[in-house]
Amino acid sequence: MAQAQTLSRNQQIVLDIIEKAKGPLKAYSILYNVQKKGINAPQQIYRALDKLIEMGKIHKIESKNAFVACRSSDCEISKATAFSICESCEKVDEVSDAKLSKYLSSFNHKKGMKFKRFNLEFFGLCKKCK
Amino acid sequence: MAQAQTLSRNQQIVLDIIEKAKGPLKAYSILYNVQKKGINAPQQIYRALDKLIEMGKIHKIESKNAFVACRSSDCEISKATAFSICESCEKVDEVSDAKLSKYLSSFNHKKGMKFKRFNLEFFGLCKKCK
DNA sequence: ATCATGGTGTTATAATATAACGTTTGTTAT
DNA sequence: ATAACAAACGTTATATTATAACACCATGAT
Ligand SMILES: [Zn+2]
Ligand SMILES: [Zn+2]
Ligand SMILES: [Zn+2]
Ligand SMILES: [Zn+2]
Repeated sequence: MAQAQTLSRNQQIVLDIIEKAKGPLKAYSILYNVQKKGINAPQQIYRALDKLIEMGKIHKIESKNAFVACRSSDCEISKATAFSICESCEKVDEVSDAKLSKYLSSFNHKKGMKFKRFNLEFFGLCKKCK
Repeated sequence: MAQAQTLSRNQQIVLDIIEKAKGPLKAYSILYNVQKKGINAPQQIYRALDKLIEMGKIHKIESKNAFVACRSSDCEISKATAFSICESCEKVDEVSDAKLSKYLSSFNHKKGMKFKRFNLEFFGLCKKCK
């Protein structure tokens, strides 16, 4: 629930370019790519990115400071995300595995912490590169 | 195999301060804390951090751009790391759970990717904060 | 109409990280 | 011991990533 579903102009522009991309995009690379559309400042990009993440439309790949479109449906509003990252060609795929997601969602720390969210990044070589 | 086990002066200084810290430290905060010891430039910190990570003495918390000392033995040379992160007080704990580690280490992507390494970050409220 | 909310545009600046260069130190091989 | 090599060092400069702050505008609710 809760997401307005209707994107603002800037949000739509940023989402479009991330969705069209073959791999993760960095904030400033997005910026350079949308300057023709009248977006001139980092703030405009970061604001759109923040909202898109909130909505679950995109995810941040933390180890790369880069952003990908969500291709899954299991990661409800970015509460449970997993990615595979090729260390050679930089390819990133969203790992969508119900068992894994369930396993991690129900994992609880011995120390008594109850988790709301997790992010998992796998590193290795993709099919092509190995 | 392979790690020299013997730390250089700068590496030792940086490791000491990270080990003494109660929580994750940022690179520049480390820098400010060691200027009295004659370390003046970010490069010196980042070089030490890189080596310490390679050796498995510390880990980077990617979502916070901060560094913690390794408190575990299961994460052999940082190939398999997991952390719990409190979103309120910023407390970070290394999650050391043999089952979890085994499960993830043997996880393979359907797409044919074989993983070498993973990093997992859980978010929630710690015992104190919940 | 006034208020609150959320989005926009802009300027400036903070925070994080790396490049490049030459020097020094420690280890290994002859 | 000394030459050769690798690793660590110190330094200056710069690149990259991200946020602060402020004024403006549109929408919808009271
Ligand atoms: Zn997703
Ligand atoms: Zn690849
Ligand atoms: Zn560890
Ligand atoms: Zn807490």
